[in-house]
Parts: sequence; C-alpha cells; structure tokens
Amino acid sequence: MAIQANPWLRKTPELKIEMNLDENLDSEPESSLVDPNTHMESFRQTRHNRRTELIEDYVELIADLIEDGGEARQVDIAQRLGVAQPTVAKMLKRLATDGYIQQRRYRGVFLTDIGMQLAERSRERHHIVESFLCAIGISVETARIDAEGIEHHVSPETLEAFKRFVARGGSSL
Amino acid sequence: MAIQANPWLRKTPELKIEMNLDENLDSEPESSLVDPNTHMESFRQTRHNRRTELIEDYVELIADLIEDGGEARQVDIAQRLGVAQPTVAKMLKRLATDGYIQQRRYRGVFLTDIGMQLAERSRERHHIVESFLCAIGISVETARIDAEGIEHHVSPETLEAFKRFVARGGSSL
DNA sequence: CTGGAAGAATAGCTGTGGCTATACAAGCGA
DNA sequence: TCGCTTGTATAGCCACAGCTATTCTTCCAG
Ligand SMILES: [Mn+2]
Ligand SMILES: [Mn+2]
Ligand SMILES: [Mn+2]
Ligand SMILES: [Mn+2]
Repeated sequence: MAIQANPWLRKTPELKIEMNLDENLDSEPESSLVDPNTHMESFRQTRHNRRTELIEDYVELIADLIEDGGEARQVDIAQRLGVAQPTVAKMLKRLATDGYIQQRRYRGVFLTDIGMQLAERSRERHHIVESFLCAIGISVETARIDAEGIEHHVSPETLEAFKRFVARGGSSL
Repeated sequence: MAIQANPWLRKTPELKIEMNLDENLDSEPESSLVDPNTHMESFRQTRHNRRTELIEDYVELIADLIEDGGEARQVDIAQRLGVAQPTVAKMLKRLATDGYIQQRRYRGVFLTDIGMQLAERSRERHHIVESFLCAIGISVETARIDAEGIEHHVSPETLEAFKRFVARGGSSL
C-alpha cells in the first residue's frame, strides 16, 4: 500500500551511495565500468521507479479528467491510456486498496487525499519535464510523448535543475 | 523476436500524430487536456519503450563486461543489476532466442551482430543522456542514476537536442 | 585424478499488466 | 414501465520479471 521508501519522492533526498573508492587503484587499465555496487544502485532505483509509473499516470489522469469534466469514468480512462476497460477496472481496484482512490459504482472514481497529493506532485513534475523539453527546442508533439516516459525517472535534483532552466528562459538566454 | 516497429529507433522518425483539431472550438472553457487519441499515443509509446528497457540494459551491460574483462558471466550480470542469478538465466534465454546473444555454457555469454548493434546504440544514447544531465549541472551520482531510467524514453529528436547541447558546452555558453 | 567450490540450470512460486468474452447493473427514452 | 444502451465487474487466459530452493555441471587445486 502506498509507495514505499523511495528517495526520489522524499523531501530529503539523502541518496547515500557508496562511491567507487578503489577506482583506478589497480594496476590494470580495465576500461571504464563503474563500481558494481554503484552500478546496482542505479538499476535498483530504475526498477523502483518503474513499479510506480503506472500508479502515477493513473492518479494524474484521474485528476485531469475530474478537473476537465467533473468525473473520471473507466471508459474514458481506458480510452486515454489506450488499454481495455477491464485492465482499468483491475488497476482501479488496486489503487482503491492502496488508498489512492475511492470508487462510487456507476458514478466514477474519485481521489483520496493521498491520491490528490500524489496526483499534484506527478502533475507538476510532468509539466516541468515537458516544459523543459520544449525549452531546449524539442517540438511540442515529441516533448509530450517523451515527457510521459521520462517524468517517472527524474530525481528531485534533476527536477530542480529543469525548473531553474525553464525559469531562466531556456538555452537562448 | 527483436524489437519491432518502434518509431523511436527508426532513422526516419515520421511520428504521424493527428493533432487536436477541434481544440477550443467548443463554447465550454473545459480546462486543458489534450485530444484523447493524442494522449493515447504518448502512453502507447511509453509502454512500448518499457518493454524494451530490460533488453537494452542487458545487452549494454554485457558489452561493457566483455570490454572490461573479456567475458560476461551470469553472476557478474546479476551482481551489477542487483537481481538473483536465476533471474539473469531466464532473461538470457530470452535474449538468446531473440537473437541478441549466444550462450556458451560455463564460458560466458557473447553478443551477436544484432546484439552488438543494439548495445552500441544503447551505449551511445546512454552516454549522451548522462553527459547532458551533467552539462545542465546535475551531480555525477544523480546523473548516473537518472540516466539509467531516462535513456529508454528519449526519442531520436530529443537525443539530437541533447547531443547538440552537450557539444556546445552546456548552458554556460 | 578426484572432490569440492563455483557457475549455470530448473522447478515452482508471486505479483503485475495486458487481453477477450461474458455477465450484471443503471439509467434513460419511448 | 420496459427494454436497450452504456458502464462495470468477473472470469480466465497469457507474458514477463522477480524471488528461493534445489539440482546439475565444470573446473581447478591439492
Ligand atoms: Mn504523467
Ligand atoms: Mn507518465
Ligand atoms: Mn543503459
Ligand atoms: Mn537503463
């Protein structure tokens, strides 16, 4: 239930990663290749992000639909995601047991406080990423598509950098 | 077998997306929210990218290990990915039937031509993404982690922009 | 040359995210 | 009110990515 222990979503991104201390201490030239543990941490974080992607996209989409038309129905969610309705039904059940949403049958789905918080964070992050891509000269169509995937893998640090970049008017300034 | 029909990996990124033609033709203010079909396309592309992530990471890692130490053993792959050895064994079987690698038992795994090509593309893309993040001021640790996830969702257009940005010396120029 | 360590494979489990087909419930128009 | 359309829920399937525990195989050291 709920997204657990992810430094990416914490306010305090400590990110204690043991650095590659014995780098270049060997006599062998050995090519690049970072320390195994460091390497592992990257993959672990990426796998974690992947597990939360869907949840984030769902609550964000639900928030959008509610704001746009006052309600979020399974059929509309399914249409926008490009998946079948039962797929949405199953996922919504998961989101409900995880406490993100509340389902009122035949009356659409609504976000809980937790759900709204996650939606808001996701929405803002999504927007920053998309704006950033546009700011570096990507076309709006491509920016929209790329942002949909990239957003879930952007750490707070990177998000801040994106935000600053956009605020300063992009590369042209 | 092999990665099929993905505009992201084609040399000609046509990307025919029907635009939201009836945007703002209604009388209702209706908030933002892009056209449903356009929205769907983003999610579809993202789902496609997700299915190829693992394959890309594996062949890239295998290439790195071979270059670094002359061989890629299951245990080493498992260690660097942070997963169990049987997980790697199963995935390697898939990669073999898909024609990316060739397994010589107790002698490590080797890339086919197809595998090497994919590894090379992935490696270059990964490097560009990571360099780009560093160029906009992200710390090397965070850049490494974020790039591991972001790389798989970067379209050719965005990759080109990243490359140009890095080549021009980042935001300081 | 042989026994044990290390590498690889297999079996069997879980959870997730898709799908189709089908059944059930609401609600609205005639 | 009745029935049809639409929206939801369920059942049952598949593929994938992870896990532990166990069983081969190799290979090398003594
Ligand atoms: Mn999003
Ligand atoms: Mn997304
Ligand atoms: Mn990579
Ligand atoms: Mn990666």
